[in-house]
Amino acid sequence: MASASDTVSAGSPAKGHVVTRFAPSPTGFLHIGGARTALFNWLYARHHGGKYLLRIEDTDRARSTDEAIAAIFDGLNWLGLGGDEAPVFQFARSARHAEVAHALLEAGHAYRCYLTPEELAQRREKAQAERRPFRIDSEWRDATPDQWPHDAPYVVRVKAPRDGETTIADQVQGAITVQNTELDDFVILRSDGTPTYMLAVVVDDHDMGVTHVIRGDDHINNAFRQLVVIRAMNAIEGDWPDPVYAHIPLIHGADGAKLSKRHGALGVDAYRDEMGLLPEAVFNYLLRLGWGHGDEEIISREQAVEWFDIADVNKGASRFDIKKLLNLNGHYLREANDARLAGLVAPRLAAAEPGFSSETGLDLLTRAMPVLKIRAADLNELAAGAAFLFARRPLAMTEKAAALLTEEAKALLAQVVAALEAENGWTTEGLEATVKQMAEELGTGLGKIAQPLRASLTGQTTSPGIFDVLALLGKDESLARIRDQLV
RNA sequence: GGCCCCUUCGUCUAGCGGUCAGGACGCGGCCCUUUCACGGCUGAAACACGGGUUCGAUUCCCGUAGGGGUCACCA
Repeated sequence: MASASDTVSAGSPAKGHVVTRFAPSPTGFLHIGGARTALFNWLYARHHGGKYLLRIEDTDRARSTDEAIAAIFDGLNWLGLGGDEAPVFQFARSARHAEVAHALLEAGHAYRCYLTPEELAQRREKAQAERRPFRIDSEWRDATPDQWPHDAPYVVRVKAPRDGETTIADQVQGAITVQNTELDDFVILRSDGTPTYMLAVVVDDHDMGVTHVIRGDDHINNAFRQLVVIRAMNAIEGDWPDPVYAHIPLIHGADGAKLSKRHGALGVDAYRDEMGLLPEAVFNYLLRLGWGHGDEEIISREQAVEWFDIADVNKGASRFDIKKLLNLNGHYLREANDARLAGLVAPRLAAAEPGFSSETGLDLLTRAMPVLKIRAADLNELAAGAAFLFARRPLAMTEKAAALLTEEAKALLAQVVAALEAENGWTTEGLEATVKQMAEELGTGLGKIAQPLRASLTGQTTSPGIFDVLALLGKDESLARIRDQLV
């Protein structure tokens, strides 16, 4: 809603203002590289007290899907990177894009090109055969209206400069210069009248008041082409300033190859659902990929906003290291609120352990969380580690656990049962005192008792501290589980 | 292939002319310990190569090698 005092138009942001945008095309899930681009845009805007916008580049009608759009928003929201305003859908603005194309046409900065795709393909092949670089050089560039074949379809191409050079002062890469002869007259309006991406981006960025374009460095070459349109429009109506560019390096897979959908790139939903990661861990990991601040490793959102500067982003591509991500996740898991973790683990546990139900098990799960979470790096491990709490008697023993329950061990356990039956408080501390005293009386090491006890109580050889296990399980369940193994 | 870009331990990075080249993940050892973890301490591990500039280069410049990106009526 516009107020009377709102004198600054969308197209002319106040000097010093920062408006960034993340503009994914909804042809698939939000992958890790896109998430990082969104993160850097978000961070830059926050750091400068600016605005961070979202735009869905859905002009490719054949490949854009509603599922992808939903997945992208879902992923962004999970990471806390939703836009500051309602997202812009590019396709809905095609009339405005065409309007700009026509303005360019009228001003002579663009022209109707009647070259057919077949003709273009032929020329391209010929150039390749002669091993010389192919550049579109349309004879229609300077044609006059009387030369136009009236009924033939045409595309609209911008007139790129043919001499000189263009330099962009990239905030990440530094100065990048390209000879204008490298640019060719690219299409801005297809023969069916629809705008191309190259036109749409420029028009939308302008109309949305975007001041800083932060995107993957696979767009570097596009910047020079987009500048052609921007400068032409600026010449026509003014107030079309060059945006500040920052092209951030791509993320590669562990093997150094480009991360693509068919090569290791997963949707952020996979990091959440399949790998069981926490958003704050992914946020922190992505932040440290290509950017650093001294020796800092664990960085909160607030701290990141304060420290982040796009100029500090590295130029080279970095490899995705799942081990480090997992380590970070373990850290955040240990810091996370127990009830929250219980809620996240519950669905996984329900799927794997029939004895668990969210209605009755959440309380126990939450109480167990402090001793559970220091032993897990992700939610899957957390669920696996919690399973014994809800396992139904008689417990299934793993091979190693069964091996611990020798006749000798069972004899010891029988005495333990007797001592535990007399236990009143049933607290971790009380149980520890009781069992340790017993070990001393029996003249045996605590390990001799603890391991068989662990096996009988959990069915496994590893678990949280045995006194915690006893306390968590409660007296009746604990004694029942031990007795199960004594028959 | 043309054009553009990149290059510090295995990986992520700090460094911004003079440092024992620092931290983190991973790996090894030790400590803690009832298991597994967590935690603490500790060890091995890098300036791609070759020329310059400079009293002095990881740092600045130029090559070489290697890597990446991009060359659509896709975005």
